[in-house]
Amino acid sequence: MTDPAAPNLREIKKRRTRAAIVAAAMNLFDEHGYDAVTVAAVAEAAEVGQRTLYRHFADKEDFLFAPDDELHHAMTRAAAAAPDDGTGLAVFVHAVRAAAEILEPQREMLVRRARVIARTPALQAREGLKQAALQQLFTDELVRRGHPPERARLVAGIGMTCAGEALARWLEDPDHGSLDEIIAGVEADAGTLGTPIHK
Amino acid sequence: MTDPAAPNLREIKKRRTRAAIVAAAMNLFDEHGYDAVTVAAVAEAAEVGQRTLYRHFADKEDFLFAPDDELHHAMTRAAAAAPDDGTGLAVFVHAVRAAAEILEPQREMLVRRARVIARTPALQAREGLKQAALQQLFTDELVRRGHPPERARLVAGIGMTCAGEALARWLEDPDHGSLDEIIAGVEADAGTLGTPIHK
DNA sequence: TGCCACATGGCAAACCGTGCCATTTGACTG
DNA sequence: CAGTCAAATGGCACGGTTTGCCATGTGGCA
Repeated sequence: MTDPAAPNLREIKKRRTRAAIVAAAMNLFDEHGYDAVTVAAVAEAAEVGQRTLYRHFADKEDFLFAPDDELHHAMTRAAAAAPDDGTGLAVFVHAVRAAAEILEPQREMLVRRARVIARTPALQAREGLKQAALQQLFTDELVRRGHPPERARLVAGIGMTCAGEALARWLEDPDHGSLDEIIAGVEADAGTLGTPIHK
Repeated sequence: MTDPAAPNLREIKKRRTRAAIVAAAMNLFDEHGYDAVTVAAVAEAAEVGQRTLYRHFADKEDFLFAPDDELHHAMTRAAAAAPDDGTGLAVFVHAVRAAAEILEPQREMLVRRARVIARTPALQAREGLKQAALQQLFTDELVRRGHPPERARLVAGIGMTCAGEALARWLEDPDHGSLDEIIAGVEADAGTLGTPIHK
């Protein structure tokens, strides 16, 4: 295993290559659209061989999605570390906080990324897959805390929806309120689900 | 436009070809796994030219997913026709009923299909895309009924989760109860979200 | 310095999907 | 019934992604 805590010259170069690929892909995708950019173009822009792309990333889509692994792990840890409030809701709130902490300093990049994804069905599909994995993770965490599996699945699904909605509202609003306010808003909306709307 | 209500000899042959492709793909995918089956193999098994596959379906994945279009339209109609109960919940119940009505007589095929999808990440991604489209549809329907857009998005997400859970429970249980019982069960579980679990 | 492991790059091949063109076959008219 | 037209099909070649294999170079370490 390559130890990430041992910044060899080798490791440094490796990361530089990775970063170059991600940056090149990001720029090209944003400018010309995902489908219009060939992997050959990415390779040239990143100044690496075409074959090297596939040594760092599983496929073309991964140029955009691989960086999310860190996020996934952070949310996993946060979910596992959340206090046991009996309802399981704390799991989601903690995960959202952890996610926001990582996403906050990258808002600008995330907006570009979201733009690319929004214009490309194949990428939306991949995004959904990522969310499904996350939801499975929450389901397992809830089961581990004693929820019956079927209920865990349902709670995880609804929790994911609320968490996603919270992050969406937080990211899309230019001058957003604090994350806590947004979470409270989502909770409030979710609490009124069965009641008639009074616009 | 080809009128589906005019079963020409041409139209009949066309449908026969379509069905042959779907059946051939289904069998091959189920036996060897999606990735291990080439489109050439499907073409040979269906006794059509490889080029013809792409005149009936957008891509390899569509051999499995195109049949869902009917389901999508039925759910759309049912959602639009649902009575306005003020909360929007009727929209989901009606859509689930319509879906169940179509899926019921195909349970056996659906199980095989689910097996194939479960073993293939690419197909899971596509499945997610389909659900996202459905969710967007619910969101629009709720907005049309006067819900504020943000709340509509959240309600649609949660409703989709519950509807999906209901259909999942209904399909996976060999000797399932009535659909109404299952829907009631999901509603009950959803209603206890904020309360601690008492296993 | 010299050896070894690892990262890279090039090449060829398999597979998916599409544009183009020729051929077949059903539909419709007089 | 024959002739014409449109639709469906099939073959071919090409561009694009992804993988296996092998050769080359570069850093790590004794």
